[in-house]
Amino acid sequence: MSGPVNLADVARRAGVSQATASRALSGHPHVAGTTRERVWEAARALEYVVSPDASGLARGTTGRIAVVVPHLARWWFGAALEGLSEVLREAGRDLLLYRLGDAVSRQAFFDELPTRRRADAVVLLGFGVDERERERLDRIGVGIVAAGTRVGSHPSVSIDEYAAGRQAMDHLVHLGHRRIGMIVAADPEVDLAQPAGRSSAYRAALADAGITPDPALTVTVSWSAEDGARAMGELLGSPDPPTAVYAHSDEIALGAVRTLRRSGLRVPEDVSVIGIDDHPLAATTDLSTVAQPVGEQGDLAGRMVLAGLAGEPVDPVITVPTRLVIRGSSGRPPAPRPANRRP
Amino acid sequence: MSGPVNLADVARRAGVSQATASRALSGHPHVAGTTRERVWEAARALEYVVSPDASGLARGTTGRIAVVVPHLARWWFGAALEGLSEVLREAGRDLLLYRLGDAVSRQAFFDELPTRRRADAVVLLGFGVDERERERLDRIGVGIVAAGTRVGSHPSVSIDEYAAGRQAMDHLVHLGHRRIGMIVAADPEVDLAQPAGRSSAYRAALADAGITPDPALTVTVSWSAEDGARAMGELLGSPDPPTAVYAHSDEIALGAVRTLRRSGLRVPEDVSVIGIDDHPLAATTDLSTVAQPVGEQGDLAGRMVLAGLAGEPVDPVITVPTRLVIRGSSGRPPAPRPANRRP
DNA sequence: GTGAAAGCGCTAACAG
DNA sequence: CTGTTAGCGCTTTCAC
Repeated sequence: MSGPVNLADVARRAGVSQATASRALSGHPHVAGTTRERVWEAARALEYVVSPDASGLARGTTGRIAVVVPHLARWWFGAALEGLSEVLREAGRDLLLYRLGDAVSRQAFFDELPTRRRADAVVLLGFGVDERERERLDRIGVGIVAAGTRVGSHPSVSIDEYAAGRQAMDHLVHLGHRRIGMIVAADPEVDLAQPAGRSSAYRAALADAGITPDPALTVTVSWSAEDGARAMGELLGSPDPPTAVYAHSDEIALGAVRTLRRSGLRVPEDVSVIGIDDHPLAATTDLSTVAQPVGEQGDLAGRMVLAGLAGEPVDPVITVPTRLVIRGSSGRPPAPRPANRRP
Repeated sequence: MSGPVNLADVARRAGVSQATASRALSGHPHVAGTTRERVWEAARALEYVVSPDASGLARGTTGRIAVVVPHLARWWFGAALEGLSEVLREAGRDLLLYRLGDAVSRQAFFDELPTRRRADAVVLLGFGVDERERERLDRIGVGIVAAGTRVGSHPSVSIDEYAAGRQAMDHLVHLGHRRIGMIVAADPEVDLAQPAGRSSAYRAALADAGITPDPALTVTVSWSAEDGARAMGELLGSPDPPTAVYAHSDEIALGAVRTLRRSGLRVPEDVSVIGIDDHPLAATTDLSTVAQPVGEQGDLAGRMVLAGLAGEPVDPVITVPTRLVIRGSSGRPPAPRPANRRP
């Protein structure tokens, strides 16, 4: 019975004051070894567990980290969250998850900020913010770390989007492709400027290869495989379809592959496809891609907040490496078609 | 200056006592309309935000719901979490995420329970627990709801695993398959008894069709696509390989498809494959499957905790429907091979 | 309707 | 080293 047992109960049982009990349990320096022992024993016997709220109230911290994500069902987010949650758990911090899917919930969240009262710091996971939101973030008084995106001048971990894009594009170019399509992924109200690097890599790679970009070969859709399929349809419908396609994500690339197959085209014999991410199913479906360490980004973001909270210096910008993974979806372009004249 | 603004500040500015300010803001009945107005105005002007911790401490609740998951990177969990987080957000509850990946973290979590002090209720998402853990859960004093699994006699939402399995198996049987393999998914330290229904559906379907099960056609692996590929390899290595394979998940099914293709076998002409889930990439890869409403399970679980917290009656067991989705990976079995004798 | 006062459970000076 | 005394910021009887 009795309900939750409090510090007072422990103190009483150990025959010390509540203050001493508190000190003993939170491992303070100036406590006699034997006292400490007695207190711990009482706590154990009573199955005592501190109230983080009360403790936090008194101490002025919450012990919680807020994590903001725009999605949860997409692989990248789950994987990043997995890395992040692991370090936070080990550090004994609780993770408060905020999934802000639409403009309304974002508004509400950023307006109600002074998150101060809910968490000691916030991690933005693949969450691009606009001017207004950034300004709001800047003055909430708690540490901010971004992973997968840059957010103002706050510390962040991410890949080099441009470099990743170049790895993919250069691969296609080196294989000999000259007509290369790009499927841009963009989430209307979530990715503010996110894939800029991936897109500029496309243009730069083309320029470096002396290829004139054909606007008809770039199509922008949202991040789903379905949209990737649709985009490929458009590309195929253009007057002079590409022999290779560079997609901003593996999911999109897989959608593209499906459309190609349905259209009776072979991958990579007729059309090459490459994505970005190294989604687990990319290996399964033999998709060439540019791998990025996702869980590690979450992990690093976690370490950064912790460091910040501990008053340690924090690297302002960490860039994790990406790596070209050549699988079966990319190959040389088909022999040039016999052109439109009869022999 | 100033730092966080408190209720006291609001009260002062509105010219009322803190008690009245509190009542006005939390929408209590006995407050004069004009007073209420004045308080709200002050609060707005000061951008006041309550401290959930202080408020909770005083009121005896936390305003938080703990959500426990064994994984985050696998689609099912992200999707379920998405549904759950949405209702909780709308209800103004914070979501505390606990990702318990291994035995150690589980131990720690369940031992430290009296979650009482961290959350008002806990939702187990696809998280099977063992005896010891269940016993622990039963006496922590907060509401418990399970989604995707049953946990003791706590309220739960899930599909009918057996029925789902039968939909998949019956489909294969009806197509004429007699040698059907099964790839069982099991997570050593996470799925305690979870896929029992999916496995028994296999045996029952076979029995109903008068087919003698061949132990060589059942192989158990973990939930990854890679393992599905490996499992399919084993199946192919058996003396008399199956003409159809029933996998416990789409990810596993996709792994199996890959092995088949690499072995030069066509799907579904040579071997049919069916999974469970209706993973977004199942549609993309034209995989037949049994669809389950995942986000909805999270959503319902959320509503159940909220109802419980509100003291409303809660359905003890909700079963959401599954649906056979026939795509291109399943078809009739190949014509019987010419048998091992020469004409 | 509103204010005063007593905590919620814990921590942090400040004295001993 | 340990106990006493104040709160942390808010809610809630209990009177007026």
